Amino acid sequence: MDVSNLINPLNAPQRQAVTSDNPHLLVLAGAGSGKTRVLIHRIAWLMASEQATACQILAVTFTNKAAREMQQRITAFIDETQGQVKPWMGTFHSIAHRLLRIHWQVAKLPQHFQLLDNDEQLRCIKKVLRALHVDEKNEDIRQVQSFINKCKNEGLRAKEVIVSERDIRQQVLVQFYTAYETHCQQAGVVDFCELLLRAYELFRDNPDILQQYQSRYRYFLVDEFQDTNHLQYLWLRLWSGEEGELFVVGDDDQSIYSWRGANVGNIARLQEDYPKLEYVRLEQNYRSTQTILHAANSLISHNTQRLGKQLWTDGEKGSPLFLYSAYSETDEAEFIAQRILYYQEKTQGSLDNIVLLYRTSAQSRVLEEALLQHSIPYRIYGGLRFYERAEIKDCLAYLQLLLNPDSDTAFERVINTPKRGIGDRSVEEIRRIAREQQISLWQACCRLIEYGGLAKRTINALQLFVNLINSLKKDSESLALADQIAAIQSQAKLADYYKKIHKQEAEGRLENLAELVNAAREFSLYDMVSDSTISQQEHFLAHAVLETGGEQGDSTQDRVQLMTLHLAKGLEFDTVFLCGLEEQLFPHRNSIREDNLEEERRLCYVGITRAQRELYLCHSESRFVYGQRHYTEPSRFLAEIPSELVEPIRLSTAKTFFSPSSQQVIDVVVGDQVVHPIFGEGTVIEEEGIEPRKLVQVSFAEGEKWLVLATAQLQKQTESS
DNA sequence: TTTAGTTGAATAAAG
DNA sequence: TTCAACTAAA
Repeated sequence: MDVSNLINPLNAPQRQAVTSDNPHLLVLAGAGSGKTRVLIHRIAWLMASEQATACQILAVTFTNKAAREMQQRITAFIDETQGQVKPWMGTFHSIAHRLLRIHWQVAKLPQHFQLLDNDEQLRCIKKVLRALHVDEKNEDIRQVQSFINKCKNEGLRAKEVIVSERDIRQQVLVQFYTAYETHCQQAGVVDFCELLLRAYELFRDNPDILQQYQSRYRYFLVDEFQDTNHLQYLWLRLWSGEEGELFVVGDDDQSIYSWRGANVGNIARLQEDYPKLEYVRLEQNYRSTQTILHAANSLISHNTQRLGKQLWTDGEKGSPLFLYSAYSETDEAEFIAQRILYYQEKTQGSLDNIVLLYRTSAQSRVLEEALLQHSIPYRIYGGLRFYERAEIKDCLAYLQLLLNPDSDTAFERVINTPKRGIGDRSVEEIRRIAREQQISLWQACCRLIEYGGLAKRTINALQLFVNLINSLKKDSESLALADQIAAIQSQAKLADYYKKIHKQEAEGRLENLAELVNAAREFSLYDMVSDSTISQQEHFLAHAVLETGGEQGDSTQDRVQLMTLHLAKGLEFDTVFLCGLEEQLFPHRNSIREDNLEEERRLCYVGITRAQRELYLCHSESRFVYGQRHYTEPSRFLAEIPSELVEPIRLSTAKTFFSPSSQQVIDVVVGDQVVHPIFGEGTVIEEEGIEPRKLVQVSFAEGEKWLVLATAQLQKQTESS
């Protein structure tokens, strides 16, 4: 078997990783060092060298996107080696989901268990607390949710949580957890963490099943290993067992999700559990310039808790990093916008090579406004994702209810959506009956209609609702999935409803509803109803919960990208603007308080290493926070980047002279040097509490003809002087 | 039951 | 400041 095309494009450490014979291997892959490539080539190598067949390989990722990318890239190699069989590639959650669908009985789940997303989990907890007569106002439900998820991520059931006698609060939380567990079991619903925990227990408590999967899968590959939580680690270790081979790839310097349960300690744990673990470091970077890497290395070296890595490149030194010290966040945004305009004019380069990164999503607003003002097209990432939108969830809740009228989550969602005169009081009555008689809300609703007990008007409304569901159910039997969804939308009059509620947003919502029909059609096309254990409808609903993302539309347009630093992980851009590098903001005040600076620094490291060619570091001397202007200090991270790599752009000594009549800039004086504005007229910025000032672009005499933006205090000056 | 007005909280977000 | 959740009136 010729494996040269697998091996030749790799550098020495990559090659070592790909071809290693060691059954336990950890690849410490720096940013931009070709980590996905190593994973793909490893899989291809295992098959090409005939150590493994495709169906013995399991590759785990954290996002659907990463799983898809791997699937696509592996195809190129697989077609040459072995037919159509592909390794199993998926996220931890999708793999667990599939296992539970297959082994629902052993896992003690109803065959048609329903998945809960975050939001639904929260509602569910609320409901449980209400049943416990807990005063909702005094109870932080999010805290309860985070407690439950934290326990599950640690692999702990309620009865396994060790509570100290003195910690009353924890005892209460465990009580809630117990009640929530019971409720979910009765309702047949499964949240995200539960997927993993059940799948783990499935293996742990059923040696025969474990044995079956252990003998089938021998080669385990894990992407972004630094993001695994304790439970995922336990599961992996259990499944791979004595015989399985572990090939994990990760970067401790890019661990930025501890608040989500990720445990960098798993890397150290791996060493303990597998003493013969082999390490391979990928330190050659194929993305950034020397200067950018130098900055990144210096910054991250301030962390003490690391395994150690030094990125290098044989590429160019590149331009220095640019530092812009703004007066205010508006100034910062204006600078960025001006800079982008200039870039556009000079290079005709495409805008989607440019990204603006920030720590908190609230920062995007000001940036957006500046871009808007200068007619620079942009696109913001984050926020609500497709399947999380209210209109989509409403529509899917109808579908869920058709499939399983006893789904209380779905029932509660649509009973009065669109408004049909069934308010809180009536729903509360339905809940009461359901609770008393131990039946579902749907059944309780039907009983109420039969035996009365509410105002005639309400009963009528309930009857109409029941009729609607029944008629949809009857109609849908003969329809394809997409047509069922279309039928739901028209018969439930969802479009009219959204039009009425919010006139401005209606258009987008209607588009989304139409898009849902498309998505369903596409889904039917590709879904082979792989597991005959569930219907296509059910499969689609699970897909909607597990695949919350869905690519945002019209990616064809050339736009500047805006996103949080967290969202930028794994991406790369020609030009990066890091915004708001200020103490209290980045590092964020909460992280400073919680003494979590190392993770903030890693986040900064992630930001810096996104840049291929140019990196702008921006901070502002003041910022509006909660309606008040605060004066800010530059981020400590700025001081951790060697100053010789950084070129400050603001000219602190500059004075701008301009014509009071025409507002034209005449001259800018820097020290004793006069430079001339050559780009635009500049923009006067006036804000409360700050002297008005002007942004201008000027040509600099020294060295290369170098364009800078000067923000200087406005000076009154006559044209003649 | 619905709505308009008031109060209070505001890190990051995949599956 | 802004936005979501909540309270009080129509």
